[in-house]
Amino acid sequence: MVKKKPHSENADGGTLHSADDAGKVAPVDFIRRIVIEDLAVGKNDGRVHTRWPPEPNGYIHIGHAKTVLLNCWIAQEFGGKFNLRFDDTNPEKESVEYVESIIEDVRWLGIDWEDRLFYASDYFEQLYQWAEELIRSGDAYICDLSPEEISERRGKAIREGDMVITPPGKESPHRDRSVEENLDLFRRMRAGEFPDGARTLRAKIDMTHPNLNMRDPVMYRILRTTHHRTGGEWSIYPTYDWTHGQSDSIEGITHSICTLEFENHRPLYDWYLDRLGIHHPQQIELARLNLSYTVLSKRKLLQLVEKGCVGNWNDPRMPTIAGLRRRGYTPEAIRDFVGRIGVTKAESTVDIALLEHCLRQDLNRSAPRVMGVLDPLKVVITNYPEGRTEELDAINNPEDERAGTRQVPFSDVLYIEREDFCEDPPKRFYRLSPGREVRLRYAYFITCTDVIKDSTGKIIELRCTYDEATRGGDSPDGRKVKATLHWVSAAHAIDAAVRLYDRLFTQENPLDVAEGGDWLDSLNPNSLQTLTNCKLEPSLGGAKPGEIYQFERKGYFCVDPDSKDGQPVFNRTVTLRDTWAKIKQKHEKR
RNA sequence: UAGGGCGUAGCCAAGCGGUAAGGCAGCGGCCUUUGGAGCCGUGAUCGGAGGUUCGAAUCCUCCCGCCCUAACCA
Repeated sequence: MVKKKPHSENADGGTLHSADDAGKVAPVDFIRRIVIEDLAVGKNDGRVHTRWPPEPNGYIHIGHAKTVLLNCWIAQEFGGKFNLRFDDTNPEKESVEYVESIIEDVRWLGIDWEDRLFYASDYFEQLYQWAEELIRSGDAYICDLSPEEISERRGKAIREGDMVITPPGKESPHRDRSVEENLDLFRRMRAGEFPDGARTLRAKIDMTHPNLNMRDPVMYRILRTTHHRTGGEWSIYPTYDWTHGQSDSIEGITHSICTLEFENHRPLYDWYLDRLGIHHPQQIELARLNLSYTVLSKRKLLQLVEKGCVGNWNDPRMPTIAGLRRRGYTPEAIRDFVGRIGVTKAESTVDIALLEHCLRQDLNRSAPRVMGVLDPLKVVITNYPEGRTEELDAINNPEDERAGTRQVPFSDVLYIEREDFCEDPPKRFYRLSPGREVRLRYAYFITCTDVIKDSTGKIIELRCTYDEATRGGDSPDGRKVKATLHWVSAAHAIDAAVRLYDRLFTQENPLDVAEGGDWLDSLNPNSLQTLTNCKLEPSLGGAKPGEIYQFERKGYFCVDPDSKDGQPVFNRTVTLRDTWAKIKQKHEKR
């Protein structure tokens, strides 16, 4: 029996529901439904034990976040356990760098595996013993065929005109070796007597099976490579199929959740466990996450890194957890996102706008507000006493009273955003323009009196007057202004570099390429724009890497680790919703 | 082609025979010392065709489309 009863039958319809953090009632997905039903019939003695099995062959991305979190949450919700296990059976592609990054990223997502961090390589000896067992029972044999020959005989697809034919498989000529010979050869494979690829251990199943995975799959290959954990101990390595189910079994996993592409492997997963007669977890497959305007495949992400399209795995444009973190994404936002996208078997591509929505929602309530001018335009307040400075009160976070207030210095020379001024304003532009009055946030109403240009006609300075009576930003006479601008006092400003990031691809589905094209063709050439002359309010002087601020009216910005003392570098995490940009865009299209 | 899956609004996704939840995006409006946030309003007959039924997105049949596998990768 389960102590807690987080899921219950709905009184009116029999629909299963679960309560989330906010106490709202959320429908239960098909996986949780299976778990609930298993619990109801007393399967696994009422235990729920999940695991997440990454291969350490790259950095994990937001798609992985979906499956780790799902596994972790299911364990939590049903009072079960969750393991983190590295599926490290291919030493050629794996490394400790990847192991370490994955551990860091999974932990950052807020996942706790307690003391259950495992490696498939922990089970190599047991796996080997089980392999000998299958040899003895006549269920496995040593095959001397080359990869090409094996593929050929397994029933490689053949093209006949427009038709693709999958012929039945042909048995290996080595299929009927004696147990003794098989055992001898297998031991010599282990001892390193044969060159890489010379032989394999294969399961003896059925070469005519309609599921190609059941046509005598390879269990072991000779690979005399150093493994990041077992070093030179092994000359043979088990394949994924031979490793995965048994690793689950050893750990007492009850529900082995994986992505759809492994659905075809399930019969084999079951076959091995049944032959061995050991604890048999249930494999359940769900659709992997796809996100618009990006790619979620370690292989593709590796290419972006290797070809120099991005700085590294943790480039803020990457959908990797490390990249998102550096960009300024929070674990909360990612968890919220994962909780919203659902769990199904339907192939889907989630709009990246939903991820950004989750981010904004989290940052809106947590990020302190500051003022920063990205593209400064000098403003001189002609009627403000030269050399005078006053401190004005500013609210740190209107969404959170506890965040308090701070003081911002004001003086006669300021910077405002260049795009907040327009000499000849179009219809719905209601920021500053000649003769017009606007509010400087938390400061005064100002009116533009003069526009000063250089010899090329470029505006280099504005002259304005201020209304002393509007200190703090309200006019005693009740007159209104249509716009409020952010600003920074020139004498007090600190200089900063700001990196403006945009989506990495211009195409909604980068993998949808035209004939003769390449998926890299839709890389966004403007995915990174660096500004070096930004002016920030002085309170940002001590900002530390990783901190996230809202630059009022501009967006959220995260301090990059590249920052040096007195030379902060900010990454734009995401812009604020910008209705003016939409209006402008519509006008320009006309 | 074989085998395995999937198909509910632009994008996710509830629904499990009783007459289409919710979120994101979009659009319109209210409010506003961030054109931010917030608030209100706004869209579908369920891939198609038949059938069963008083009644079907939900059951049956056929058809169509998309995805996966055809690695000594995972």
